[in-house]
Amino acid sequence: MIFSKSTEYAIRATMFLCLNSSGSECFKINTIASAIDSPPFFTSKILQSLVRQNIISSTKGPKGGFYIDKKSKSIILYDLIIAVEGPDFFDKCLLGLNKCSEKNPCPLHKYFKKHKEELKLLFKKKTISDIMNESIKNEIHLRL
Amino acid sequence: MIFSKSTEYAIRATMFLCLNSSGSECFKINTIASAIDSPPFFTSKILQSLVRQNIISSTKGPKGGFYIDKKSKSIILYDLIIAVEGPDFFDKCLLGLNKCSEKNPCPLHKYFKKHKEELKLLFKKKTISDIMNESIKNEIHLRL
DNA sequence: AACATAATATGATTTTTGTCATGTGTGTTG
DNA sequence: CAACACACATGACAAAAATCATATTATGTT
Repeated sequence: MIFSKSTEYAIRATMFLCLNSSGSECFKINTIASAIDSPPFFTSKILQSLVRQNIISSTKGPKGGFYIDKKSKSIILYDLIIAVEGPDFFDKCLLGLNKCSEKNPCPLHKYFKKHKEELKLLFKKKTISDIMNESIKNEIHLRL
Repeated sequence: MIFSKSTEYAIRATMFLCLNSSGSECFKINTIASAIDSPPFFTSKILQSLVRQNIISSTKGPKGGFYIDKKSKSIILYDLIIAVEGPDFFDKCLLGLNKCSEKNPCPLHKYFKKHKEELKLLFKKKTISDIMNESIKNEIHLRL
């Protein structure tokens, strides 16, 4: 529910990088993909998009791969999600109505409004590294 | 976000029936589809599945169509959603991990847990007719 | 019997997900 | 420096799933 496969892989891969890349070591796509149990070529395409959007980084050649620098570790989940799903992801109507709004609400609008705001807040409050730090280090599951 | 097109159409169509079918009058699929602005053939396929699951009813022949009887108007949103999306819809992991659980949590598990329960509660609390009754009658939007 | 409409099956289209081949830059090695 | 290997970058392609459309069948009404 909620997220597409693309977003799931994007978050899990970014978390993996945040956990493991201390300094500027690189991780090649096969390492990442097997660590998070995702299809490698598809995952690499998603990560390349994140690189273009300056969320993670990459270098070519031997010893190359993907990495995340210290600054980007403090990216909030919200921005990562938006980077994959598009800017209006969190503003869509539950029932798929284009013009659903306060003035023109769908029947579920008033019930869902609060929850939507809280969800937005949840994803805006936490950075990737927050989540990694608050998790129990040797028990972080990114696969299975 | 959250729901598939199928579920969006299912909810909107059921709401339409709940609003308009007083007694046992039928509405043919074209009437319903244009009332909620959905592709008629696709919508009919979804409604047929709801009929098989005893959520709405239908009759064939002239003067036939889909309708909802008084009893089914009090179906809760949760059951309607489950009928389309499948029984484990509300229990899926945010990051797509199959074995994500209290004992084996993904990094987002503890943060999302509360919100997921609240969402479940929201959809379990309200029946379709509740929502229709609590809405402002002449301002219920099921299209656009 | 004729007709209208849901039910069903099937097919087309679009989106999402996943794979492959080739190009391009980078570092290593002789 | 040149050749090579390595790994990302890119775009074409393929498979699967979701979405949408059509045709045929079955059934109830008149």
